[in-house]
Amino acid sequence: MSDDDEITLGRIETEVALLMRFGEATRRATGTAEHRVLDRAAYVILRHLDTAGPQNVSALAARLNLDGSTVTRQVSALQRDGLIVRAPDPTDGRGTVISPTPAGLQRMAAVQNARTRLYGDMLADWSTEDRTTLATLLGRLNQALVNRNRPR
Amino acid sequence: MSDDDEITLGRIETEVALLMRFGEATRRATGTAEHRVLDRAAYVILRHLDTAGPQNVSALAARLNLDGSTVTRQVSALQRDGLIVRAPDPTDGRGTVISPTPAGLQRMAAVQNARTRLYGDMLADWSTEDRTTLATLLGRLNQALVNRNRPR
DNA sequence: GATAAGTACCTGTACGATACAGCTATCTGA
DNA sequence: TCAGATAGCTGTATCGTACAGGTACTTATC
Repeated sequence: MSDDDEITLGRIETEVALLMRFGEATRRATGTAEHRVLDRAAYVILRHLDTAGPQNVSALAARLNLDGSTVTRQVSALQRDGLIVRAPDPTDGRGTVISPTPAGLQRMAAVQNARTRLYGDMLADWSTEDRTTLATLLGRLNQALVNRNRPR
Repeated sequence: MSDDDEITLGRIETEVALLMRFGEATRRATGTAEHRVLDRAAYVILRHLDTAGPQNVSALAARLNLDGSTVTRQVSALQRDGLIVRAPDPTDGRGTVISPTPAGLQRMAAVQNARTRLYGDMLADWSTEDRTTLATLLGRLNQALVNRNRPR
């Protein structure tokens, strides 16, 4: 590996670490404040239910890299708030199928819109190409992460 | 905002959310495992001390977007492990200057190298241009985040 | 220079997110 | 049919964090 490559990798490492820290802080600030609409895992659970359809706890846990017990508790909280419903899995007596409620989807969409607007504000002076490139490269980075965690 | 822009922003939002989740999981997995070398905040504290020089708790807290009490505890843990030293601030009797020890810098560098290598593995099939572009765009994204949080 | 207001740090306490271990109910393959 | 696997839940522990309050020190005002 050349020195230049080393430097670039170091920059990526730094920027990702920074991004994680900012994201944490932002989530904390906006989550604790006026909204308290959706905590971190609740949002990703609802998103995943929306895009990938109703599914059981184990599938969610595997997809989100979380322990089953964690998802159980998150789902219980979501159910308490009326954002998801549990139904017995008709094909497997052990399973429980989690589906989002209209209220849950609406709540998720509201958070999603707020975040999208936030990015729109922050990236207001970016060119269309730069935005597209960022989205693409982040997608590839995530894919690389997935491949590393689940090499097949 | 055009529909295309909206879609791109949505993609960015999605990818950042994914990245945060993967990063969490990765940190958890590598942190709990063989190493237990440095938890999240300890690593960023040591990094910051390395790049920005010795400084007091308040400065660290402000820079890391953390509560002062949180940094106090992190610093105490780092001191217990011999990775930093506390010294009275000669210019302010209330203050305490935190400096990394050689052991602390070494530990930090080891983690940093491991992470950099990890990125090198993951991005092995990326072109040099793509890597550089990712580093640059992530840097600009973080800058945009900073500007939003601390508008001046 | 006395005193009020501000600041730096620490400690007590609480909470949220998570993991692991163990439990019960159910399923599946030999 | 039954032994082992799996799905989900609950108990418990840990970690990172915030907020509130205390103490020691500093700075500004008169």
